[in-house]
Amino acid sequence: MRRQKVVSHRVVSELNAPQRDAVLHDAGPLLVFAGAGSGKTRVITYRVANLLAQGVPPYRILTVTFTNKAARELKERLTALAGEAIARDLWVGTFHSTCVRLLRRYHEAAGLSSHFVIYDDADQRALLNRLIKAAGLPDREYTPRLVLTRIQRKKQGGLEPHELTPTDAFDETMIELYAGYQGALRAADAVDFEDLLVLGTRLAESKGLAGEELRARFDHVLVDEFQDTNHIQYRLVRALAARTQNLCVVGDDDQSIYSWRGADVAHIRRFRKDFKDTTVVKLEQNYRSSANIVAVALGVIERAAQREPKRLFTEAQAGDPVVIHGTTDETEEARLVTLGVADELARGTPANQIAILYRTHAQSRVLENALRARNINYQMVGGTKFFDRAEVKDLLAYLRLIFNPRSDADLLRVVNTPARSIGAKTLDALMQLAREDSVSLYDAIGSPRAKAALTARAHTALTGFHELIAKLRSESARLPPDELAERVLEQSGYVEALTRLDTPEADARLENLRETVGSIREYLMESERLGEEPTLAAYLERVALIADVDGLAAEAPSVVMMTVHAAKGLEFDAVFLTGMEEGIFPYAGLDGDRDDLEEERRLAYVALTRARQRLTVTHASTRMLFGRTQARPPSQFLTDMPSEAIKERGSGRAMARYGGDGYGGHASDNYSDYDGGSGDDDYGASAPSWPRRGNLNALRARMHPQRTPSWAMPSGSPGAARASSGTSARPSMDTPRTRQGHEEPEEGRFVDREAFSDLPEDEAVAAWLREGRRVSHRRFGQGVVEQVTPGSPPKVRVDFGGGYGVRVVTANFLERS
DNA sequence: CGTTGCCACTTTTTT
DNA sequence: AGTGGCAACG
Repeated sequence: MRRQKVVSHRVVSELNAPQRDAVLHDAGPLLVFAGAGSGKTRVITYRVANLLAQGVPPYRILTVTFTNKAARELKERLTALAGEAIARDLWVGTFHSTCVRLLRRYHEAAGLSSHFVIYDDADQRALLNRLIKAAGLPDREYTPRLVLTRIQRKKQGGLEPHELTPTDAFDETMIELYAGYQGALRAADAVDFEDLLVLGTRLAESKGLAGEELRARFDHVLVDEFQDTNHIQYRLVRALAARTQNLCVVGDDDQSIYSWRGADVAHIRRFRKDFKDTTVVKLEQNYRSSANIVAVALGVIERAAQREPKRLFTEAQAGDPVVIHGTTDETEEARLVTLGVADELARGTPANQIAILYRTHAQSRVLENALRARNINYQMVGGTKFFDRAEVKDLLAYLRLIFNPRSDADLLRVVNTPARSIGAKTLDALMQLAREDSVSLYDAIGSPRAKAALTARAHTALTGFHELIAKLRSESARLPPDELAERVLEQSGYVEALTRLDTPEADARLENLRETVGSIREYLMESERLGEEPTLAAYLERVALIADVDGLAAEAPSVVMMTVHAAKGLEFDAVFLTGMEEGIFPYAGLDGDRDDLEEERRLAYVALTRARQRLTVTHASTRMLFGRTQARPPSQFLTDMPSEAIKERGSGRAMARYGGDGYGGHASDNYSDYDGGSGDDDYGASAPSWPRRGNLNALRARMHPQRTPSWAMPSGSPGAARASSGTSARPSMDTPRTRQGHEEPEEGRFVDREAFSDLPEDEAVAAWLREGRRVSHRRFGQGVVEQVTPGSPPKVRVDFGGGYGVRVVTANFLERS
């Protein structure tokens, strides 16, 4: 009853019934299905507050979130609820930051020194590159990217090299590379992102003292965005909650969008089986979006193949219809979005409540240009990160090397930056020496054998560098991090080299370096505010684990641009979702994987549910990407949106592009605006060429033939005739149905000849691609054609043998061989 | 050894 | 279109 005293008034007045159940749930496993906008964060905060009120000590409650930003917000809200003194002792963080914290504490048990550093993606690839080269492997086949992905997959599954059994020669080599990679990391006293989880989990599962302590450490474990946990993360929380079984997981299988990072929806789906007596709560009322937006999002997600049964609903007003706007090309799309943004600003929507979303970063540039042309302040999340700039990474590499001289990757990065006459030959000799003596490169320079193994010139140059680092190291103990950074820039000659260049680029780099030092200062001030001791170690850690989304709130209010992935967990008054075309969203990679489309659908659902009041969805008939212009049909997801909730618009030219050019009086309008909300069944018979509602109706007809009368797809329409004349790749009678049971789009209708202008003559493709034909693929190598499925472009099933096996690939990636 | 210029590859999404 | 890697030249 004690808890009632503390939280009752809030609980009664601010929570609905299921929310209350989740907040007040006593002990034991709890699974909360939290639909988009259903008050998930509120439930988590109140639940933690309630636990505190019941007398659970704050340091015995662990909450794991998906981003640092989410962690920070949670902590802020908890501070408001429970007070600073209590909230500061709570464990709130991402999987990665939580693991770092545990590993710093138990580093010995994990086999690390207290000075381990975290390697980022670029460091990892550089390291693998060296390993691949050293092993003399063909780097066409073993690209760092590919090898790294494979290794990460294994790590995400919690599998170490010795636990793996090779299936073939390729796999064997892969495992050797994995082992070599791990060896190199440990030798450098470095970890990668996955290591943090693997080592943390191993610690938590271990029989040793550290394991015992860890498993006894927390009374309650809460996990946010549980649908996006991978195997190793799942094992971690399971171990940490093993003693009490007080594990509360919150998530939404409909919003699972990180399978490419090893996340597995199965964890949330089978949670009830893994944990006996799980209490299940479903939050199904959406408080975020207008009814039209909810309807549109539901239209898309309800076509998903597998879902936990649930029914998201809202009591909100219908609100404005969701606007779907077709444009001719990406430039027009950008202009349109910019106009829309300007309208929003004019009606008083705060800039940071307006978001422009896209599927891939590549789409952002055009949008940026358009915004800049109109003088609209924007802020982009992701893309080229500040901390990815070469000069910034150089400075950080210096700092990491000073902190941990065994970090070979960092030494290699800066040993000749700025130029110190230390070339490839010298480094080869040094690496050989280090290998022979099993020491780090840094130590190899200082070893007595170095003088004999190197030319005098090389030795002098290397010794000079060694002394530089040694000196900075000795100073690092008494200098605060920001001053140390300035010292580095000065004494390494970095600033001098840039200053001497005296080019605009060099100036920009100097400015970036100043900004980096500034970021260190910011960190110092923040530490001071929190009463923590600022250290170089903590700063480096923070930089390594920070995501771009995390910086959002800090900036001055401006329009936000980001990928849909980055937008997860955020919400905005007005959202512009761009690039809704087949191939872009859903994104179509090299191989059309079976689960990919499902995940794209969920991703679309995430995108749509970010909007509170107004949602505009745009698509372009043609788009310049990869330096080439391609024509694409509108996204199939558009056809899943209920027509009552949307309003279609589009420029005449845009319509003509994919809707056929027989568009009557509207064809010449600049922005024809026609009602999409009613009477859609009346036009067909009288429409001379194309259904009046053109676009989506026609598209729907193709996607869901069973739902639309046949008149909606006039086979003899001018549009179809004109387009199909440009290509010979007509679908055959036995065109296979897709898994969703949709009809394979007949490319001739949507895509005019420009679509193929950059493909190797489509007719030719269709002609020479036959069963049994030998072909080659840039990535998969040689193979034999097994089956050709017509389409735009045609899909071809090819047996690549050996490492890649049978795969379905797009015709234009194939060459005759 | 360092610099310049060309070519190939890039691009899905990120802690 | 932009960047990084590599080869040829100074």
